[in-house]
Amino acid sequence: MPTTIKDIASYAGVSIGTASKVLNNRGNVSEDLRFRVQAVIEKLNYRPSALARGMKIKRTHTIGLIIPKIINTFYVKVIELVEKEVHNRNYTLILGNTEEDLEREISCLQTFSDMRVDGLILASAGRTQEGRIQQEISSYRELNIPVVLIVRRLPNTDLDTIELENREGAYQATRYLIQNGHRRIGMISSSINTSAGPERVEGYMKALEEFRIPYDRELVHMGGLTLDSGYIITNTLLGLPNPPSAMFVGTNFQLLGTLRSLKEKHITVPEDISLICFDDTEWSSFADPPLTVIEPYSEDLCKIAAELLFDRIDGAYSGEGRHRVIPTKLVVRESVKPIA
Amino acid sequence: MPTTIKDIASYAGVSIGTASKVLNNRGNVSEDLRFRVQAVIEKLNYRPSALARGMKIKRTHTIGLIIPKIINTFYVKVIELVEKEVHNRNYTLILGNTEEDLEREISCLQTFSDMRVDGLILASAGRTQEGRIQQEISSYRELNIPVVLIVRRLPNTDLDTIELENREGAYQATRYLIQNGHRRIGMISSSINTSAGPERVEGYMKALEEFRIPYDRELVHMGGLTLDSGYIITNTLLGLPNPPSAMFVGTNFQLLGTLRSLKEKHITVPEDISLICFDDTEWSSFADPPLTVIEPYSEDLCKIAAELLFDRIDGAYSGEGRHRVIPTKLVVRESVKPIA
DNA sequence: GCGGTAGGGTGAATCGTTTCATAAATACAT
DNA sequence: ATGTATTTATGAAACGATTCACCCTACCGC
Repeated sequence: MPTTIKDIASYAGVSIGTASKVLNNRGNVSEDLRFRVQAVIEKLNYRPSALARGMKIKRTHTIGLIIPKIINTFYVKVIELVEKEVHNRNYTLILGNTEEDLEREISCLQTFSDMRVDGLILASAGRTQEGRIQQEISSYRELNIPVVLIVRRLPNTDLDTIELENREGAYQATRYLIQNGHRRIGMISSSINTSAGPERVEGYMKALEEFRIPYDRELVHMGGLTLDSGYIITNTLLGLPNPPSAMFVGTNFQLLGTLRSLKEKHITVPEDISLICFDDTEWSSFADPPLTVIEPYSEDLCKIAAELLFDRIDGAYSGEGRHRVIPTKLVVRESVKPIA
Repeated sequence: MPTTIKDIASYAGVSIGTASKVLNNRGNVSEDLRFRVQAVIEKLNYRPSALARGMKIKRTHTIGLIIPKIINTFYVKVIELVEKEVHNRNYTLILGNTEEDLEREISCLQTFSDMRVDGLILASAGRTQEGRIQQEISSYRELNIPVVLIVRRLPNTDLDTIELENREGAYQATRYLIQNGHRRIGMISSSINTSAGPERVEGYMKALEEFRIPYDRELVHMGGLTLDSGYIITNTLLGLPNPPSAMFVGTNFQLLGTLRSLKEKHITVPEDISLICFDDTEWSSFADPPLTVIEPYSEDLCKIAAELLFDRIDGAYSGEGRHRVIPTKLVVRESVKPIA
């Protein structure tokens, strides 16, 4: 049986209340006793139960983080950075990976609120129309647990939200391709169920319009954040009677699918087709060829997410939902080639 | 205030005990009451507090996972796979990333036991000589929380342990390089503080001996699991008066450092130097050139880890520490070139 | 009609903390 | 000495669940 505070108390010959006081360094307790109790605590290697404490003080010092797809390097970075922020503040991270599955997302949401996390950072996988996510989120409001949304918006809520500059990023990418002479530009975006997907398409279209290039809907596809998804969409794009000369791919795992498809068909980048990807990863520079990308400032994203969240946890802010947008930047490497 | 079982009871006009019975589908409750209480539960959108329940039944349905460096794709896979196993069994994963920092590892260990996780999967970052990890682990024994070690051993413990076939893998890699004519083979291994580092060096040396190639200690280095570490070590290897014609790199993030170093010096793979890496990742195939690697069977690793752990949690096994070894396989791609 | 049994329900104890009202002891001023 | 603060320590209540001993009511067979 684990050592409890009762053991400490009886072993040190004091009341439970006193033991608790020295544990938490609070209240008036004589040097003498404090010392004695402290000694017993160390001797018995006692550590208070987080469950019992959490139940009583209604704080668990835990933060939930839910992401849609861990294999995506973007989210790995998010995990790393968020964990760092959380850890720095002496909280513990609880991770949920939903594999873009709505049921899993809901189950995570429930479990985390059952566990009484002190805050939640949510990168929802989408399918937000159905309102089931919103419904779960409402328990968080009831429980007074702050929620910060990252990367994805959630309609019909008033939550703190941090998004990437999707429209602008896609615009930059597309414009860069156009300026390099490309007219038929394939696009693989993330699922229509999320806010990011349509926004990026908007940026894409804005660039087209600016250069008076007609929009061909056959060139634009949305898919899951998977290698397979990228692979399949690339195949169909290449199968078009008039295939694109350049592609803008939404996430790096879709990009791997694209690369696989190209490789199979012995289509080389950038000679035969130009490529640009949203998302950066350490591997991009060492790919063949080094990839030109739109890089989001993930550190800022996570740092701000943590700030907004802990502001609310600490009671420093309690107003309506705040909204931040994280810029992106074009990193030119070698996967785009000018054409006539 | 959150809804409690007391609310349910009073609202449904039954005792708390009865409410609890229908919550847990246990005991004798008339259809009538069960229905009534169920209705109230749904109406009030009630969910029992995991804290209170955990405290009482001494089960939290949580599993802790501690890894040394999340940015390493190998561990990303581990997280993904372990989370899957854990989720399938209706448990929740609690993640700790230690960035190879002993203090952080200890702090995770403590927090997780404070939280009364039902089990722990630990990929320790090493520095195990000091015995501080072992000391923390001993609280787990006292609390009766099973622990499974993965990838790293922990001396002076009797824990279930799952390791990679480090020696054999390194041997395969080295032999392959030798068979391709290489005689001076640089090696970047993981830290000496872990079991994996020395084992891989052993495999390396075994191959050398077999082919009667003298061992040059200048060629063998151990470092952290970081890009920088790989970069620095590669620089010194290349600075040798008689630099290696091939390199065997321990992890894929170190490999990125190696690639950066080579790129800076305009040394091309495999023409100028051959490369082989322990660890596989989806990116390896699309690197320039596609990388020949030693691939560990990560899925098996995680599945077995979960099995061993849950065996103990479910009480199906309670004997002494079991020991499993996960095989590796050589995947030949294009980063190794035969030389005269 | 009586004892036994089974089903259905209750209330209190308990898990391991924190907190708060209160009591005891000490200090200080008058 | 007396009375008033102040410090120090205690005990019990509370957090939100589960569990268990027990009670009540039918029902059954004899």
